[in-house]
Amino acid sequence: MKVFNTLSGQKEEFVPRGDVVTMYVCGINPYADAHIGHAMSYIFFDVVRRYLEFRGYRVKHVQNITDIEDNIIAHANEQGVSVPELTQKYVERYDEDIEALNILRAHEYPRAMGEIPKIIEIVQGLVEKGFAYAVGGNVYFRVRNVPDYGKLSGRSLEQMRAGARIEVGADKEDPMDFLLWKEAKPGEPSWDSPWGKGRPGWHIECSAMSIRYLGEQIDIHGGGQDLVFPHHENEIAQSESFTGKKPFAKYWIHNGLLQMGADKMSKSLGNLITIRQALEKYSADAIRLFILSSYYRSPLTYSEETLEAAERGAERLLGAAAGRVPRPLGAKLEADTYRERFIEAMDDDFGTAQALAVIFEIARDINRADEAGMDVSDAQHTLRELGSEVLGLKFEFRVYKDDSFYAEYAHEIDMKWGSISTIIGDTRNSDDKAIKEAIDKVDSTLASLRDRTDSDMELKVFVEANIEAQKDLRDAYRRARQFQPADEIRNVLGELGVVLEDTPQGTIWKRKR
RNA sequence: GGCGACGUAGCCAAGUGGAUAAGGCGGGGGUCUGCAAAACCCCUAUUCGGCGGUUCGAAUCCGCCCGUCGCCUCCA
Repeated sequence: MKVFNTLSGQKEEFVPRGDVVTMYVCGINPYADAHIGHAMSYIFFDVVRRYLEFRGYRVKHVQNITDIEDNIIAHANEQGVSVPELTQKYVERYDEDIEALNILRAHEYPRAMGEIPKIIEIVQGLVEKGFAYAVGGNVYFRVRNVPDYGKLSGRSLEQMRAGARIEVGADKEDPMDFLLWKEAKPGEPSWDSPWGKGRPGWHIECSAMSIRYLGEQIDIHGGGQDLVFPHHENEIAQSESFTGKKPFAKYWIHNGLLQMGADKMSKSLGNLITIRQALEKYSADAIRLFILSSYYRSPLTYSEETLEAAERGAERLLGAAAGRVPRPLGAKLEADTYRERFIEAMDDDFGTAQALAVIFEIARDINRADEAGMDVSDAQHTLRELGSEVLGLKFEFRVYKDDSFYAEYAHEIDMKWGSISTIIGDTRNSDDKAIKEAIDKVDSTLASLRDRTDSDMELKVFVEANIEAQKDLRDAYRRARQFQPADEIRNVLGELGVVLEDTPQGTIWKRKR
C-alpha cells in the first residue's frame, strides 16, 4: 500500500510503526457550522481510516477540537455569549453533521480547554531546552534553534524571512518565531501559568493532544493543504524539539481544497455552503460520491451540476444494491475480480476515483446479470461491503428536508383529484370489488387530509397514506386493464412531484428529483 | 516576489512511456414495458491547453509559451 507523504514529496510504502496505526487529523474550531470544504477533509480521512481497518489494521483516530482561540473569543463577544456556550453549541451541531455524513467517530475528541496542563508542560519543557523564550506574558518558539525548520513545506527560513508580508513582532527575536502561550487581555478567558494569566498559542494544542493521546511519535497526521504552513510546520518544530524524537509523524497526508467558483471555500471569504445546507439538497451518499470521485490531493470545485450528477449516480448504486428476486439456481456472478481491482486502486494512495469506477462496474454487471437470470447475491454483497464499509455509503435514498412538498401536496390534491373524478366516477359503480374498495380508501385518506388542522404534525403521514391509496387504486385499474384511469392517476401524482415505478416486486413511489 | 499544483469529451474525472484514452452525469438511438419509469444494449475525445524537442514509440519525459488555482496571514 502506497501513501503520498508531504514530508518526502513522494509516494511511500505504508509501514506503520507498531501494531496500532495512530492517526491524528486536524479538526474544527467550533464558532460556526462546518462547511463542505471541511466535509471534504473529514470524509476523505474517514475513508482512510475505513480502508486501513478493511485491510486489517487496528486504527486509533484522534481529532482535536480547538475551543479556545482569537476567533472564538471574538464571535462569543459578538453574540453576547460565553466561550463555552458558543463552542458547545457548535460542537453539538458538528456531531450531527458528522453522523449525517456517515463519518465514523474518532476515538477521542480532546478539547484545547481540557488540555491546558499538558500544554503548559510542553511550553515549559521547550523553554527549559532553549527552544522557547518568554517576553512578558508571551512565550515564543525560537525557530532558529531548529536547523530543519521548513522541511514539511519545503521552504527555508531565509526564503520566508524575505517574504514581504511577514510582520516583525516587536518583542520577537526572529520574525518567524511563533507564539506558544499568549498573555490574556483583561476580560478574556485565561489560565494561570508560569508566565502569568494567558491561553495557548495557535499550534501548541495539536502537539499536546497528539502526544498525550497517541504518543510522542505517530503514524499519520492529516489535514487540509492550507495547514501545511504554518500550522503543521510549527507542530513538527515544537513536538520534535520537546520530545527529541523524529519524526513526530511518519506520514503527513494533506487533502486538496474545495473551490467555490474561482476561490477556495473558506470562513474568511464567506463563500461557503455549510454541510447542513448541502444535506437539505443532496443525500450523504451523493456528497461522498462527489468528494471521492476525484483524487484527494487535487482541488475540487463545488457545483450544483456536479452534485446533481453524483445524486443520480448514488441512486443507480442503490438500485443495483437493492433486493432482487432470489435465484439460487442461477449461475453465480463472481465478485472476486472487482474486489481485487478495488483494492489495487485504493492501495495506490487511496485512489478513490478508480475504486468508484470499479463500484459502478459492479452495479452495471449486477443489473445485467440479473436480467440474464443469474444469481447476483454475492456481487450485491460485495457492492454493499465495499461501498458501505470502505467508502461509507449509506445506500439510502435522498432525504428531503425543509421543503414544502407535503404542504403543497396537501394543498393541491383536492383540486387535482376533483379534475379526474369524472373519470373515476364512471367506474365508481363498477362490479370490480377491488376497484371499489380502493376508491373508498382514497376517499377516506383525502377526508383525513382535509380534516387535519394546519398545525397537524402528522401531515407527512396523511400525505403518504393518500399516495399509497392512489397507488393501490391505480394497480386495481391496471389489473382490470382499465388503463385510462390508471394513467390519469399517475399523471396527477406526477404533477404533484410523485413518480410511480412498476417493478417486479410491485409498484413503488418516489419523490421526483 | 518566493514555493507548489493543475489544464483530458457538453460537464465532472481516472490514466503519467507502449497494443481499443477508465468511470460517472448529460445527449442521441434501441430493447423491455399496456403506456411510462427503472434497468440493459449501441453511439457520443483518431485525441489529451499551444508550439518545439527526446524516443522505434508520449496525454504521459524535457524546454518555452498561454491559461487557472493554492500556500507564503486565521483557515479542512
